[in-house]
Amino acid sequence: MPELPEVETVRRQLVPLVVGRRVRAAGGHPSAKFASAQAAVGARIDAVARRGKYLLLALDDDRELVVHLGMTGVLRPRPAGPADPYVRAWWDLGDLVLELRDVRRFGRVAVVRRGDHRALPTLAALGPEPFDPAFTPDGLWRDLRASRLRVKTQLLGQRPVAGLGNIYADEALWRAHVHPAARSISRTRATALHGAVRAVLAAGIANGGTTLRDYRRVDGERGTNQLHLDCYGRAGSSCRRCGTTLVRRVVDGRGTTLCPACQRR
DNA sequence: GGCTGGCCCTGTACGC
DNA sequence: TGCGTACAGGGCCAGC
Repeated sequence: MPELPEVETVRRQLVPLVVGRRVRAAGGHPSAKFASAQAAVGARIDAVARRGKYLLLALDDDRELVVHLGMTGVLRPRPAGPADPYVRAWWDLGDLVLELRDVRRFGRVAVVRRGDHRALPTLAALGPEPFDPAFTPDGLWRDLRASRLRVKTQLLGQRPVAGLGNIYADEALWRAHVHPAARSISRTRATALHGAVRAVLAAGIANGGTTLRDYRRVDGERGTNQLHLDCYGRAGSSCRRCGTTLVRRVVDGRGTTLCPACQRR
């Protein structure tokens, strides 16, 4: 599923394809999640930014096109061949058609006034970017202490830091020796988690994202970070740190892999 | 205001 | 072989 490294990889590949091009026509699936794709018609794309897992395409009329890839969303130039029934939105940019293919329809498209994210509550309340100086060990510790939610649930909620999903949350928690279901965390562990979040996301970006099933880069290639995962999806295998067998648990409804020896509560 | 649980959505895996 | 069911999970929302 696209998390920050995957979305950042997509963003970097989108820039040379779409910046400076004008939306000549557009269309979307009739559901409210995608229908507003058409609202971008007539505008020129001036920049492609990212906030957490959201892509923000700045338009020249003081608006922006917001795209969330959900779980199975892929942005790509329209390939030759028969029509694809899973395309949920498309934008004709003149010499290419950019399309959003999203089998499960967990993605979303919106056109809003630039910076006005009231229609997207999670985006509006997003925590700091992980590589921004505003994301600090002490700030993370204070945020996590302020809630009694389980640590992993807080991370997935995007408030302590933006961009983590199930894969990188499991990886960071494993790396920092933090139990995903813990409801409190020491300052030392929070500091370790801060470093782990940055490390796993940086590795994900460097490897072009994690492709387990659906995720593809804009150029259609798979990411390679799945070859470097230490924890996520490795239940039943040995912990690379201590040799204990990794286990799968459900934490607040999310499948979770952890090491019962390294990540004690 | 914080938290919980259910819903959306569809392909895949698995059991019978 | 074919059918039914469970599962995957990010974000939103109703209800407590």
